[in-house]
Amino acid sequence: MEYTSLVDTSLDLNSNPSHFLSLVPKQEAQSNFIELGLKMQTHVNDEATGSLVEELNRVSAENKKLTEMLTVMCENYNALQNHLADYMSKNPAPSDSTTNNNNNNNNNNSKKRKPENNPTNNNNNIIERGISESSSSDEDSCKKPRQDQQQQQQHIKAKISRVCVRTEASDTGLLVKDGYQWRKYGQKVTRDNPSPRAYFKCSHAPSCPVKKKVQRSVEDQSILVATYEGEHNHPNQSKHEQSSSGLNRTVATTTLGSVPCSASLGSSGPTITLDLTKPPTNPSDEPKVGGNRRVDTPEFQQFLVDQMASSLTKDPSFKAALAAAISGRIVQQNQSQKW
DNA sequence: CGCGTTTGACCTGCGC
DNA sequence: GCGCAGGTCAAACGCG
Repeated sequence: MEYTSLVDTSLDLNSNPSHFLSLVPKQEAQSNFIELGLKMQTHVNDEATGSLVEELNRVSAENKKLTEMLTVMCENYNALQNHLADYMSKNPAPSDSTTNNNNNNNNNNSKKRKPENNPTNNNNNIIERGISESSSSDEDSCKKPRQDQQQQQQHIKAKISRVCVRTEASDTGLLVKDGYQWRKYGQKVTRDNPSPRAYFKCSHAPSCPVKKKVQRSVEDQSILVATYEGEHNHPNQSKHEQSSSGLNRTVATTTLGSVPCSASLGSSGPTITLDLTKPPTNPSDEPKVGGNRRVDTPEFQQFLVDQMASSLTKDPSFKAALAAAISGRIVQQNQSQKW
């Protein structure tokens, strides 16, 4: 199956405001256009037009690069899938103990730990390579060679995401506020990291299967790495506390321009890092809010749009993470078509 | 008294 | 089979 034909790979990540303005209420958009029109009348000259065209060309080139990246990725995926199909046809599924163990997971396996009585997990047969991963932690990936084999068979696995949060160095707690209510049920010192790892369960809903592991980064003790397993089966109850999680779309989309933020693609999937210790970058660029700032003005919204677009398009790691996420969607789409 | 955290013990999977 | 390491349990404890 040719995925490039299925997905419009044109990401259209340019900062053309009209795209974003179409998302805001019509009245605001209209007022923006009026203001833009006034600005155009008063400020338009050849120089400005030239710079705009230049910017447009730059963004278009960037867009083209991303499209090519995605196309190459799709081709590689198709090639890999063909290889896998060939391999599977030549080597039928072996009936060794490993396979049997995995196949018996849903039956009465005497050795395996009984799975958490969790019907929702069975519904989470989502394969989002690059976004989801096995339940093993990242440090496990390098010392468990069988993981690749297992990964292919772990269709019934909780969705996993990782969030890195930079905290004050003096902050010794393992608390990552994400708007949900967590109950700590364990703490363990792991071999690869002198910092203890804390285990949390979502305590908002008794049936919520989500777990969270929080541990300080080995490289940078000021970075908390939170690993989320599973998906909440209830709405986020406390919007006000959403201050640090990358899972929080509201925060992520409204503060990208001011909170230092990056996305990276590690061995265990995309990771979002938020730096909560630093003040907004380039604060002089920010329109004033509160006493001096007006958040509801079209200028501010325009600023936000531009800032978000530039933040996203400038960050190569974000592109990589985005490409991984899209490829994950493609895989997921393929799986759903096959089943 | 109820709820959340702490922490040592226990369970389980995996490599040797 | 044994030992190690990660994950979980549950009693003890603290706090409001």
